[in-house]
Amino acid sequence: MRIGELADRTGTSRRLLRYYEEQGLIVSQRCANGYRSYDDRFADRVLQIRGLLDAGLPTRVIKQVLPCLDKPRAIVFSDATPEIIETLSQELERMQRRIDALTRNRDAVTEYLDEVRAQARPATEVAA
Amino acid sequence: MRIGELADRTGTSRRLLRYYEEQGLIVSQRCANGYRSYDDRFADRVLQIRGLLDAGLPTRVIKQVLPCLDKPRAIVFSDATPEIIETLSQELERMQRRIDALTRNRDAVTEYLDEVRAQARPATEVAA
DNA sequence: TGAAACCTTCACATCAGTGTGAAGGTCAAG
DNA sequence: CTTGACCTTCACACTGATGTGAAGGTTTCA
Repeated sequence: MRIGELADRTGTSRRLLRYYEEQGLIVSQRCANGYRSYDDRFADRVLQIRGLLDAGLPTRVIKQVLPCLDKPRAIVFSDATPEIIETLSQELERMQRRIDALTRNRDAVTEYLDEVRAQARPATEVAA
Repeated sequence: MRIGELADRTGTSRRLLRYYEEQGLIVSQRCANGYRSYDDRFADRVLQIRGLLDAGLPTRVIKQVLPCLDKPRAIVFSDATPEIIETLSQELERMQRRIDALTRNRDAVTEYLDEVRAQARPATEVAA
């Protein structure tokens, strides 16, 4: 698959796909003519990257996190330097804090919306 | 409390406090000499803002979300225009997606770290 | 053969959240 | 009265994620 198809499949601009490659988040094969060529499983990978980015992780961190997440573990033992482990632990904490903040605020917004709706409806249901 | 103290209490630079004010996230009283003056409860507010920013919400959205989160509801009915409600609903979805992505990846990282540690320890415990 | 639709690299632009620092006002303490 | 530690506004700089578009190569199809 070439870059255009990957872009279409993932809803990601070509520009960004090249950017992710530049940042070391994905790699590409090259055809004889220089065109990038991607394996099918890259669609998921790109989506995962988007999710992590949207979740607030910078590409620098994603680059370290990603290889640990591939399901058929390729690098459990090999590349797991103490530094990587340390970075990952820290990042885990930050993710947890983000989750907490998001959850708290999601709940608050939900509650608010519920109140507003509960207050809008009865007025028409009961009074009508 | 003046800006310096608020900055110290919240671990936020003065620059950013002014920026948040500029973006309409906080307001300040002014002393006779022009210095900003803050109520004690602003510390929490700033922390909440930091949390939301870190969670990926832009100031534009935070500005809309924040007033709905104040606990003694000041604006349940009054300012709840349909547009605000709509924005909030959408933002709620985005927050949920972020939470999901973060949770998924947190779990994956946790699992990875567990595996690495489980593989590092027995080697020394059992073999020793 | 030439147009359309891909692709390449490169460079400059934008936006938000920040930092940094200049130029200057205020106030308390020596 | 001066010094130091605050404060003010303003403006420019940076970073990271993105858009845009130029200048040019490749492939396909009429």
